[in-house]
Amino acid sequence: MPKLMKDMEKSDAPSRGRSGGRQPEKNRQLLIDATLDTIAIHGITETTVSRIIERAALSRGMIHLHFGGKDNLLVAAAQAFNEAYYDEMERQMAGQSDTPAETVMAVVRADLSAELLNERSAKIWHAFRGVASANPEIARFSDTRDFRLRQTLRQVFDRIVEDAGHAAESRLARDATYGTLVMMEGMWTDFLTHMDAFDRTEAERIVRRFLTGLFPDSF
Amino acid sequence: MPKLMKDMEKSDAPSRGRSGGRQPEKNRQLLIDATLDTIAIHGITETTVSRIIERAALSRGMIHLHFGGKDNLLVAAAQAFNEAYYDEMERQMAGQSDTPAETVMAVVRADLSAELLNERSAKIWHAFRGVASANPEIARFSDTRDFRLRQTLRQVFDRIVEDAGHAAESRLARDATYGTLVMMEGMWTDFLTHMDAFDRTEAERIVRRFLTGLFPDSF
DNA sequence: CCCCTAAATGGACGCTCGTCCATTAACCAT
DNA sequence: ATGGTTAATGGACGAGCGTCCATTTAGGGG
Repeated sequence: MPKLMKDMEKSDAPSRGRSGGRQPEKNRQLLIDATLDTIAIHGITETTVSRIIERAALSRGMIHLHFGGKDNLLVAAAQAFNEAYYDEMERQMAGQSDTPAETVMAVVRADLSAELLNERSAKIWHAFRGVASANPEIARFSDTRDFRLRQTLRQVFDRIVEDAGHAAESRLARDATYGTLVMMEGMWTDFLTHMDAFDRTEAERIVRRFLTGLFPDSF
Repeated sequence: MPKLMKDMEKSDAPSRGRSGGRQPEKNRQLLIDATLDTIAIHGITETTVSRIIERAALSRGMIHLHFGGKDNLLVAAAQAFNEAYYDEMERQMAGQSDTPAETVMAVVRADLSAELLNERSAKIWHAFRGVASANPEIARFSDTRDFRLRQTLRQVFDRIVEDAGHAAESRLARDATYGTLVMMEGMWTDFLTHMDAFDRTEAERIVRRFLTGLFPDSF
């Protein structure tokens, strides 16, 4: 049936060009995407093997072949989801080497941007959070995201505190980090429950107000 | 078998005193409690009819008898969970008629108190949040909690703004309400992922810092 | 061109899920 | 006591779950 397969990439790696053939790597990714889509659409409790393979348009045995079972697929999906978050975050942060204060706001703006915070991602994120308490493997990736963000912010706030010479307040950078993080986390939850009314500009303004209170000279 | 059933309360309502007899109301509550416990222990995806009735030590048919099915039981459990939140919140707020600013902090303190924010409640809360996007019935009760809290805070902040005469800033009360809410929501999430390191005093201090920034004269 | 390896298929399997109902037990009014 | 009403039981049931494997298909090396 596939006749004209001429304009396909003849790369060094053994990757086939068009569909129809055998492409394990692509199908692996297809399964992960289908899993995330299914979670976003039907919820995690209704995410079954049948629904996933139907959405991926693959055969039943593929999950066992590529992941060894449904549980591992869910973990792989959680990992992929978090990696996608970081890739996009870094993409938006690239080149943003302004003042420390502007770096913080860039992180906040990215976290609240439509690319990172949207209906699909918010639903998936909360679904994983909901099962994470009972599934250490999934919790690990949720925690990783949190940890990396925390490290990034803490580092920048330490610089802001240092530059401004707030020696008296040893907990200032810590509080700023924690406060910024919980605000972003809370806004993800708020987005989910008030999707229509959610306003990214407003959300950003409120985080800035918090930071202005802590660092009147910087924000 | 039951011989000495003398010291039982002969109340006006048709409620039996001790176990062994028929007490539909008590068994209804028993099922709800068992459901919440099971969610907290095994996670929502592993919360099955078998596990619930085993924990409640009741027979299989009870769920269908009292709730008409598992789905309705889950909704009833979500409702009961949120009512318990409010009952405890109001209990802690009773008599606290200090300044508006102290009322706000009392709400925050209650929300972060061990009675409301603990391992069990945080797990249950996030489990429900996770499935709420796919289950409107459950979402309704999650939203109700949010709405009532929002109303309460907004009202108090309006008074604070009015008293201080911040006429220029029309969005001040709105931002204070929103900021306080997202911080509390974010802290519930943080509690779940860093249960051992969580510090209620620190959490409260950070919210206060936010509010001090907005209302230097009140907080 | 054929063979070997690996990808992919899809149905069969055992199991557990939630529902439901025939039956029994407890209570109340008469 | 007795009969009527309702709570409560627990097993039977079909549906749907996730797993797994015998089989087919595709691609690359000899």
